Amino acid sequence: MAGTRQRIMDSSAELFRRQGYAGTGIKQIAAMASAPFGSLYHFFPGGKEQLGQEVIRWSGDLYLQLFVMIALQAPDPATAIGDFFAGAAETLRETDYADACPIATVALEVASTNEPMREATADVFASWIDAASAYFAAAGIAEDAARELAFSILCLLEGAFIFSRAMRSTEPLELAGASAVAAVRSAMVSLP
Amino acid sequence: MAGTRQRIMDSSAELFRRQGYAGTGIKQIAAMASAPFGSLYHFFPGGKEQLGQEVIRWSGDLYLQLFVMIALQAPDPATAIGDFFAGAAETLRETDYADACPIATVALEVASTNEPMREATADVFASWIDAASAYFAAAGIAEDAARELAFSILCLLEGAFIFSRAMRSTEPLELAGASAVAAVRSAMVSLP
DNA sequence: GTCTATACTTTGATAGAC
DNA sequence: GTCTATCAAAGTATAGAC
Repeated sequence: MAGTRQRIMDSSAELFRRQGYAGTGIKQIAAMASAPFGSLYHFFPGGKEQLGQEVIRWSGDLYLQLFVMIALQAPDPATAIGDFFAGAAETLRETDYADACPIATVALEVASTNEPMREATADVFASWIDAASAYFAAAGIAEDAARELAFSILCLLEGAFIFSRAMRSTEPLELAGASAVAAVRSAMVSLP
Repeated sequence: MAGTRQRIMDSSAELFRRQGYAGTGIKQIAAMASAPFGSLYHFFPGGKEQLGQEVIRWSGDLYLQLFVMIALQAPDPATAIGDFFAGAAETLRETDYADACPIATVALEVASTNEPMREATADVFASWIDAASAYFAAAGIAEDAARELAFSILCLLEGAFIFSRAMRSTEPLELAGASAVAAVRSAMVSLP
């Protein structure tokens, strides 16, 4: 059995990613989690804001682990990035263009309206950038170039998510993915 | 004098871009526009949804015009893209990281929850892609390559907006901008 | 066209019985 | 820990006087 607290986290993560923070009610979360309404405040005394922060940080870690798993299975960074974009496109298609980045929707909403939530999204993003930078650096790319490459690829991914979800097409994700792979290759060729 | 209807549009555009669609109340809009609450339903009988659609389409057109103006003043596409990213970074800093893309926040929120609104955001994005593709094609880039370049650059921009707003730093926008300029240059060198 | 008052619903949150 | 009842506030929307 899953545990009420974890079911609340799961449902919150799914709803926040699809509808955003303001667009998701805690009653809707409790209903989807098949949790009594009171349990939500039992496990998250800080209410919606505490729940939101925990969900963002937890979803962010999970998404990072997904990248790590794909990276471990790929023979080289360019392949890893290509696989990640391809997997993201497949997920998007399978979920009727609902499940893209678990953080982005909330991040844009709260950036100017809710400082604790904004910090949670910023911490997650920083962890992604650091992990990707370290990954590219481990492949032999100089630190500065690795960080710029990490930002570029994550920007391509996040931007493509916006266009693909809005236009209900995987074309943006595919073109941005091709561009990301090219960027990795270009950064790799100039190695000793 | 500005006209009540236009003041409502202006305020809506600003609030939607900063707080999103679900996070913005029509009472808040009326208050910021110094418009009586009833006037909102006088000018927009379809309520929040009609207002939202009109604002998205209008803001999208305005943002496209901003790009056109910068492109007309630049000597070449690479410079135009560099100037656009630099201007976006400046605006972001000046507005305390509030004003980035006028569409993206709403686009992610409504993509899976509100079909008429989703279509409005998709139409705007399609118009941007078409305009940017035509711009690069006019510079001599082949049609397919021009479209891929347009998507890549707009993805870099939108993704950088997310990171810059969340992290309260212009670094993402600057690094993504450098990457965008490099992509344009790379597409231009292989011309006859 | 402007503005106020109000109806109705949903929201986040709390209290308390079990 | 579970679950229900309830609150005060905020949400969208409507009616109608002026």
